[in-house]
Amino acid sequence: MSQAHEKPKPRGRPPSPAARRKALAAAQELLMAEGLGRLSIEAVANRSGVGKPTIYRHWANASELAMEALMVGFPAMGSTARPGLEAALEAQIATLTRAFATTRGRQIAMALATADPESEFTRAFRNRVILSSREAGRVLIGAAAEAGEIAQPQDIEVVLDMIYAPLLYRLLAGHQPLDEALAPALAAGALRLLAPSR
Amino acid sequence: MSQAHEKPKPRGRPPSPAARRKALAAAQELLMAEGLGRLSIEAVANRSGVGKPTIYRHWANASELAMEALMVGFPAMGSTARPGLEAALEAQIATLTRAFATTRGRQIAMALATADPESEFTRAFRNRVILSSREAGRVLIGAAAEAGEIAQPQDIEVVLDMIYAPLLYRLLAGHQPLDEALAPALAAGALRLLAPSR
Amino acid sequence: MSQAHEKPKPRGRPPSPAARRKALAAAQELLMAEGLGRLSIEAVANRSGVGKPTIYRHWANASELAMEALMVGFPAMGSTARPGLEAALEAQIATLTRAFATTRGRQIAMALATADPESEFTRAFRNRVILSSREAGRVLIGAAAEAGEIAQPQDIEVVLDMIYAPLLYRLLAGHQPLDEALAPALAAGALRLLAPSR
Amino acid sequence: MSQAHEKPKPRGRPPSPAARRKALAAAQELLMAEGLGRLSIEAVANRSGVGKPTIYRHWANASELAMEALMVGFPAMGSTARPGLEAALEAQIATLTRAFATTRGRQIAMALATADPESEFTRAFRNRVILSSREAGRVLIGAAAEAGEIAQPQDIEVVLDMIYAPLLYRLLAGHQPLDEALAPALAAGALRLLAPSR
DNA sequence: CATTAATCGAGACGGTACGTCGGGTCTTTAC
DNA sequence: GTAAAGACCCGACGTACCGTCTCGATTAATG
Repeated sequence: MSQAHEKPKPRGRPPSPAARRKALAAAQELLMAEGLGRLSIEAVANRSGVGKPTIYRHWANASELAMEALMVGFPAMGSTARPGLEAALEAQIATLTRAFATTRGRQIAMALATADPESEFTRAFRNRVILSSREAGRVLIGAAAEAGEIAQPQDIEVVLDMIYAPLLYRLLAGHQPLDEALAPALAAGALRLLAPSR
Repeated sequence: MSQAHEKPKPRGRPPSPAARRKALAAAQELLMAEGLGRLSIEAVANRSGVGKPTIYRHWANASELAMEALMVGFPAMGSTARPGLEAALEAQIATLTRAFATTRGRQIAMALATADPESEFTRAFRNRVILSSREAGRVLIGAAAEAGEIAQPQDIEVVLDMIYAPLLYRLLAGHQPLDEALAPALAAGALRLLAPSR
Repeated sequence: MSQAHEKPKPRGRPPSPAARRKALAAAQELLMAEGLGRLSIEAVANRSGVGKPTIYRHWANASELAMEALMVGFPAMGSTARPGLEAALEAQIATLTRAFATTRGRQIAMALATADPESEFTRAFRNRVILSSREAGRVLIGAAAEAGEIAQPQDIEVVLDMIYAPLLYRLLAGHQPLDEALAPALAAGALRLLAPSR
Repeated sequence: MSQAHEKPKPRGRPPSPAARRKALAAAQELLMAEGLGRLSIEAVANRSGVGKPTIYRHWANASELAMEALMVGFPAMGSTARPGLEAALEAQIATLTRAFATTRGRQIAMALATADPESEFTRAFRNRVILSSREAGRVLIGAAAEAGEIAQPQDIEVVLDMIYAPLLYRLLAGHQPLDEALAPALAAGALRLLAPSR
């Protein structure tokens, strides 16, 4: 019968989802306990009981494994349905600030900076942890413009950068805290940027 | 009175400036040729002819050495005396953009993210390559407010972050280029932020 | 019952005999060319192409590696079947003298003195290169006593020491040569020691 | 003739005997506390407060310093005036045995084996700690022969070796203890070696 | 008594080697 | 035929000492 054999008939032992899961769990524990710098494939293999070659079958290097571990549990940027652009932005940025103002926040920044910028995996990571908030912001602003709350901005990309960049900036430069005062200030700034010109 | 015997009179052979210089030069060459990830103390020692222990006498680890090498030749943020706040900001940001839109730019971001955030050395590095531009901006804005060109802003810290953060953000997230269009757009955005409220 | 499942069936890749062999060969070459003092693990790794960690998996330190290299090719003290105790002893001591009167002889003495005296490896080395001749002598003397050629000596341990110790002594003290005249003189001395009391 | 101005009139500050003394004392303490393997010039300099270059002015390397430290306090082989050759030999060997049956004994053997055999310093060390006993034995035997107690032996060098070598041999091979039973047994053996032939 | 010269301590220098960690690959046995 | 276990080669780590070399500070004999 020829309707089948499209699938090349996987022979032998199938890849174990358990191994992947255990390695990932061990990676997360190590991130908590030791930090990103100590997250070696070796250490994950030892802690998880998963063999090193198996880990390499799932991730190309320690950086990818770290990125995947860091993504797990990171807040997805769903639209925080709040009335009014400023309030909506503020709520979203506040969530983001809380997520970044942790050890994990620094680790995300470090992973981002360290990772091969060309890799597909890195691209996915950036989209997930950095750019998704920016896209959510774009939706909010689009809706507000649609509703006539604000004018359609010309330089939307730069506006989005100005709103969302300060988080990463403060995280890396450390000159100012990532605290609760930041979200309302950024939301207010956003409104000024988007205000109709006089 | 404190005019005397503050220095404890250094005994023994003084550290050789030549060794420091040679190691630093080799580090810079390696950064160019191989990238930050390949900058090992071992490689610097081999290339420079300086002994490994000597290198460790000057820098605590490869990260510090890399930061010092990356700082050399980085543009100092002197006041770009241009008439008008917007033009001055634009000129400064353009300089900064050119400095970051290179391999060295990524390396700086990577070094910043990787370095021990508590270290004194890291603090100096952050001040030099990230925050000095921010401080220059603060001066420009202060002068413009003094001159009555703009109102004295309330949230100056957040304003500064919104102006200078996008550079690092684009560098790390890679969603938009670090090109010549960025500086005028950011300068224009800054002006909107600083415009007197209606 | 001890007939079965004593071996726990080793899993994983077995140690490569080739690596062990190559390291040992390089060690021997270095002993010849440079001397015991220059036999570093580093040098063996470089010359043999075997990784340092692999060498450490096989030998605890440079001293053990040196001892094993020195043992290879050292003459085993088989019974030199010659008629007459004196002739047999003389033949055996002559062989031994030739073996020690070389660069390797000094290296053996040095290794012996330097090695951790408690280590199991050291014990094996001592048995192989120093004490095996002594035991061969014990057999010769026992046979001669059996045959009535000599009386059964009381202080056999001290007698054996007096016969075999001078080799090492001359090697280390260097006051007299390790030459062909030594073997007959020691054999004659042994006979006097073993002669029936008057 | 030139009986004067042989000394080139040492100008400047003369070498300080105190520095030499302090370094030697520190070396001995380190030998006791840490062992010969840990006796580094560095450690001696730190412990004694004497500068490294000063130490190198007095000894060519760590080995020489160790040898000098090991010589201090080692029993000089004066003639142990006891009536009868056997008793005299036994007394002398017993003293020697006690001196070698210590940690210092092993260290002496190790230093002897490790040291450059050609160096003048090594020669002096060997004479002092190894060969002086042998020479004392030669004197005792000569006197006994003179007194008619024994015959003048032909192979006096080999006889001396057979008497004194077992100490070093047991020390290095470790197959038999260096205990009080050894001295009388060796003295008795010596007598058999020296007995007039039948 | 000032000069002068060698030694002193301290400590940095270029090196070699240490013993360990981790990387990524490869080879075995077990499931 | 994949999984685990684990050895392989390799590169780098950070440290200990090596023996040499400046340094500023002492210390005697010389002038």
